[in-house]
Amino acid sequence: MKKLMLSPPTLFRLTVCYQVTMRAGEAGFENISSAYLADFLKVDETLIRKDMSLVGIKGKPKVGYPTKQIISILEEIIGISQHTDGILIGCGSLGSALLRYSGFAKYGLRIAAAFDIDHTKVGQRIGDYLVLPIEKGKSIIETFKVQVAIFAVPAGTAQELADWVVKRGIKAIWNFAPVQLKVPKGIIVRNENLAVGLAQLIHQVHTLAAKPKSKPKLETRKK
Amino acid sequence: MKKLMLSPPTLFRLTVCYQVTMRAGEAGFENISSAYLADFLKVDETLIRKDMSLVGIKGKPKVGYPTKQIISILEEIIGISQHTDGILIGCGSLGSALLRYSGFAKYGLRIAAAFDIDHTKVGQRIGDYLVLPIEKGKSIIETFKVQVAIFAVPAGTAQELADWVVKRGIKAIWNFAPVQLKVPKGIIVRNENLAVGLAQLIHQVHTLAAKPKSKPKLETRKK
DNA sequence: TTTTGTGAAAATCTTCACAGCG
DNA sequence: CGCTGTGAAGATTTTCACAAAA
Repeated sequence: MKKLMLSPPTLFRLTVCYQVTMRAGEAGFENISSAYLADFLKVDETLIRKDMSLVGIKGKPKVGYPTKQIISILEEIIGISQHTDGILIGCGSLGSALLRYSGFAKYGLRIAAAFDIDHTKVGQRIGDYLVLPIEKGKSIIETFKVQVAIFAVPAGTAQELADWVVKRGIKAIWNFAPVQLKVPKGIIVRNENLAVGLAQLIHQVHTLAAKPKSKPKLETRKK
Repeated sequence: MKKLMLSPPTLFRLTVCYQVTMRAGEAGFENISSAYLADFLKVDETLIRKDMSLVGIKGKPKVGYPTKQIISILEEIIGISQHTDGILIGCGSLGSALLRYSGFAKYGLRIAAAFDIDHTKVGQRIGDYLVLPIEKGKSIIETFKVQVAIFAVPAGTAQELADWVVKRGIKAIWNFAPVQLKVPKGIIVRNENLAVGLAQLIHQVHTLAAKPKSKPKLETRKK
């Protein structure tokens, strides 16, 4: 088993490549070129080749990279081929939407249980899950050796909850609350902060509107 | 009015700083230090100071940066102080959750209307919105001069829909469908791709589990 | 002749070191 | 001191240029 250290940009591109390749594979493509992948990511083709060579995906000149190889190697690299257990906390509208999202299973994430503090929500059925009271969290985390907690809670409760789950042995938090969480070293947090994403989008819209004339980097032509 | 070109990393940090500062402001803080902000982002303090100086936020030694100034300048820079009109397309569980999300207004984004193709959903009320048939989209985009379209549609329909809205004059797409969209030059797309986010999280969990011994960059001590 | 593979150069981003000010 | 401000150095990431293979 290889132990590669991939830089964050490379890891990001590879995960996108995986997704794009999956779709292309379903559409019947047997090979994919670096140019095709690069176009989705708006990066130079060379960069894709570097990424591929880094993880040991071998292409053939004039043909491209075999779809199957991209998929199998990236599944191994990303860690999709192993199962990961998670819980979801917060069954409001966003939490419910996430529970109904079938994509988790594709990435090896199995939701062991869904929780809420609100006792009026407890006992409800959402998608395939029964909402449990948060008090049951501790034993479930321990029983299932749950590594990942998904937070779909209000901003005000997220940090407190983070401290709580970390104390109970959670290794990673996928945070959808619009706050930047702080956790001890060694704990992984991925802040899927919609507010920050929105702010960046708004900024781009306004700067585009302000100066529609400019092509700062348009020398990416054939020659 | 200044016209600054901010690099993507800087813009990202500033949007996070804005959010963190808003919360700190509500909690009563009048000044914030670069160290405090840096801790949330896990970056060096110096970098925050560079970002601040870049956009003209002036701090005072021994005191920090005035909360109010951070907020007002960043609102201007990000573009929150102006209104932006948007529409949301796709009123499934994720779309519904987004419609109920009150945070859009905080960033100046006003949802003009919500759409769906599914005629059984049309006419339903979700949050403050009435779901309209997608056919009405064209006239609404033109009437309201809508610049932003939020996609909460299945993977299979997203690209086709993107072509459609672009043709009708949309300038930016905030895409929640798990596909990487391709659009003409000049159109802004922000792929809020949960599947990619999940893949990256899974990868981190597995690499952490594999080698819990390592501190590649721990020289960030005081001295 | 198209597309991969890769070392060297360029660009970008981050940290260091230290000056300055309250 | 404690914290901001900034030029220079360092690290990382991307692009260029071109060799090689089918």
